Order: sequence, then C-alpha cells, then structure tokens
Amino acid sequence: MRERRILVVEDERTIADSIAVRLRAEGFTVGLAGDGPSAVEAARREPPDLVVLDVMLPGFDGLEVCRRIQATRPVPVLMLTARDDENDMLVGLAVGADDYITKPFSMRELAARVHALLRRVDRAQAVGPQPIVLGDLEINQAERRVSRSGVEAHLTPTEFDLLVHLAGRPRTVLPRERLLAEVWGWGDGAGTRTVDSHVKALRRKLGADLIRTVHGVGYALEVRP
Amino acid sequence: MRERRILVVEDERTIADSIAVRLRAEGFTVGLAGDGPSAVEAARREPPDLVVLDVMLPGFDGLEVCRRIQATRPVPVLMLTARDDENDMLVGLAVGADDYITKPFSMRELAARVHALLRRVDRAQAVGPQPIVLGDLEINQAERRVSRSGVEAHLTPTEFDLLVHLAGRPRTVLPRERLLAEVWGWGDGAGTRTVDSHVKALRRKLGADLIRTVHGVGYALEVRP
DNA sequence: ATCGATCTGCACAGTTCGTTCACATCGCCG
DNA sequence: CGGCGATGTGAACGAACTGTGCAGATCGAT
Repeated sequence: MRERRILVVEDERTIADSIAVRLRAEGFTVGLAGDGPSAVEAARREPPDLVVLDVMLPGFDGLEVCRRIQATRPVPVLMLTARDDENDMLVGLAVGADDYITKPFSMRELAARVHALLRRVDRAQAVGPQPIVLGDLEINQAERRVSRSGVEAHLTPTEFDLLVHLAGRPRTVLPRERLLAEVWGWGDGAGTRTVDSHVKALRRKLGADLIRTVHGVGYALEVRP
Repeated sequence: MRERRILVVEDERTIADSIAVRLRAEGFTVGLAGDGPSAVEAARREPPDLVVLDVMLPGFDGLEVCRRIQATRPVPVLMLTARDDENDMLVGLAVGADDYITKPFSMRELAARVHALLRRVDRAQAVGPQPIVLGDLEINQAERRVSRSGVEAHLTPTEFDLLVHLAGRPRTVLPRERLLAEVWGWGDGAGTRTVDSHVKALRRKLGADLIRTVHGVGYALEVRP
C-alpha cells in the first residue's frame, strides 16, 4: 500500500505533537497545522488521505476548515470535540466530518478511529482488490477464491465474474441486460438464458438463498449474517 | 448528468433574485417561493434536488418548512441564518438541514456550498440510493423492496412501478389515463379496469388506507405518520 | 488431434403475473 | 329514495417469466 498522509489541525501544541508522534509510529506521514488558514493551505498544497481536525481553532473555526477542505476534494475528516459538546458533534457531522472523538481521548483510541476511517473509505472506493466480505460470503478477488460460511467453492471464470458484479452492488437488483453488458460485454443479448444458467450454477455451489430473483427484472445478491 | 432543480425559499425579493440569477448561471433550474406554504407546495409539485431555505419566513417559519419538505422525501437543505444566531443554526441542523450559511454571504460562497452539498449527496447515493420514505411507507427502488411500518410486502413488477409513480407525487390525485400512460405506456386505455385491479392489490398488501380514491378522477397516495 | 472443462442456447415444465369479466357496492345527483 | 355510472371484489384465463436438465459448441492444454 502506498504511503498515507494525514493532516493534523490542532492549535494546542502538546496535543498536536502527541498525535503526530503516535500516527508516525503507525506508519503515517503527518502534517501539522495550528490554525484554520494554514490548514486549508496545507491541505491544498499536499492533499492528505485523512484530516484530524479540532473544532476549536484560532482564525476561523474547525467547521469552516472542514468545509473548505472538502470543497476542493472529498477527504475523510475525524473531528476532535470538547467533552459533551453535542452541538459541535452534530454540526461537524452535518458539514462533512465522517467521525468524531471527544476530548480527552487516548492516543490508542485515536489511532483506532483513524484506521477504521481509512478502512471505510477504502472499501467505499473499492480501489484495491482486497477481499470482499458480505455477511457470510467472502470473495478474494486477487486469488479468485470464494467461500461461504468458511466453505470454499470452486467457481468457473464466468461464474466468478458474475458473482463479483453482483457483489459490487449488494442487495441491488441488477437487470439481465445490465449483467450481460457488464460481465459478458454484449450490447444486446435479448432472448438469451445465459445469465439464468450461471445464476443457477452459483446457487448450486453457494446456496440457493444467496441470489434473489426479482420477477421481470433481474437478480440481486442477498447479504445474510 | 440530468438537470438539477433547486428550490429557493426566501421572502426578501432582492436576495431571492440574486440567488436565482447566480444558480441559474451555474446551470441549475431554480424555483422560487416567498413564504412557507408556497414552499411546501412547490416542493411537492416539483421535487427539487436541493433546497436553499431562509429560516426567517412569513407564514410559518423555516424550520417548519424544512420538516414538512423532508417529511415526504429526503432532500438536502442549505439554511440561510442570521449572523451569530447559533440557535437557528443548531435547531436547523437538528430538523434535517445539511449545511448552513450566515448572512451576509457572497453568491460565490453560496454556489460553492450548493455544489459541495450536491457532491456529498451524490457520494452518499453512490453507495446506495436512498429509499423513498413517505410516513410509515418505505420504498427502496434499487432493491425493489417495499415495507410499511417495517413490515415488508412482496409486490409484483407492475404493482411496484405503480406505487413508485404514486409516491412520486404524494397526496396528488393521478387520473387513470395518466397512470396508464406513465406506468403502462398505453396511449388510450379507456374502458379498462387494469389500474383498479393493481390498486386493489396494493391496498391488500400495504393497507387499505394507503391509497385514496377520488371518485370520477383517479387515485392518490396518502402519507400518514 | 484428443480430451476435459466450460459456455451457451434450447426445450420443457412449473410458477408467477396481467388482464379482463361478472357481479356486488358505493357515491353522486336529482 | 331511486337510478345510474363508477368502483370494489374475486375468479379465471392466457401470457410471460423463470427453473432445470441437457446437448452441442467452444476453448485451452496436452
């Protein structure tokens, strides 16, 4: 994985340093900013993968920073709020923060939140072929392996591709034509039962309840814990 | 991308016009409302993609407007608040606003916020299109699932499409001919009882009080909390 | 070229769905 | 209150859709 850059926006030097030390120990590259304007400037100069942001800041406040940073490019934001200040939290989440943590907090907790946030974003962006986990279904794209409830199933190439496409939009009903277009690359496969055949194969190998058929439309992958 | 509709609710004519001009220049379709009731009416008639809402309004206040508009369909709301009135801002966010901006503000700033909000919403929808929520009725188009008061009902394709059309204009009476045209694509279905049959099926599956019949005209979907 | 695995499309069967019909009710209006 | 047209109701028929098994075609490896 490529290097991760985190921008820490915090005016209290002690806290800022503690955070920086801990995050560097976790393998991140850390940038620091002590006020609003320099935070925005830093974010623009070197776009971070995540921002740790104190709501109480000199210059203009953290919410404003959050908005301005998000204005140029969507980036996950972890907000630091005063204890019990539910207002800050509410407003923060409203203007685009993705998570928050109340002072005082432990560095261990902060690091955990940071990792969790990055993981969430990674999954959302589906950048790398990291294993997809949907309930009891596990799909390892890199190894082209699939298992359900820990039991591995042998899938043919087409079956695997079809499953991955269904898993890409879990629970969503995908019309046959769309599957034919995306998996098979057919512009028009009207009147073909090919999709059905492969769905049947998937059901036989992974369980009949995995794929829901929506009459007159198509199929959807169910997610069951 | 499809055309974006923005509803501006603002009683001061000068400000409203300035906003409209700017947003139109940005490529949006802009609707205007000068008071609470007409705002709610306008939102129902032509559901906007975003609402710019002044908290100070004649009729009933902006918060009430916000609640009523959101009651039918979740839509991002950008609130205009008086300077330093933190109460307005907090309450606004509590009732469903997604961002706020304090007067006075520049049109450039407003446009930036609008774009940022729409981007955020898009990102959220990329993960999963939000279900339509109308009172105790919930319609998930992507999954083609419908539930009322948390109880899921199995709908046939036609029933689902009909319901979605009715839900698109809640409380509005839709004539049979129009439903036949939009759902069935029939130019002329005079003398047919098809609509009635499917309405009956919907009532049986989702409750008799969901759809109101207007004698001699057609049907309307009711919204009850 | 041969073999095995896989893919595709078809025929058949079972199921679901849509439409219409006949009849019962309802609502409007004089 | 009585009649007429509109609507609710249940059943039934045919049409459309999907599940299933299978055979031929295709592809890649030996």
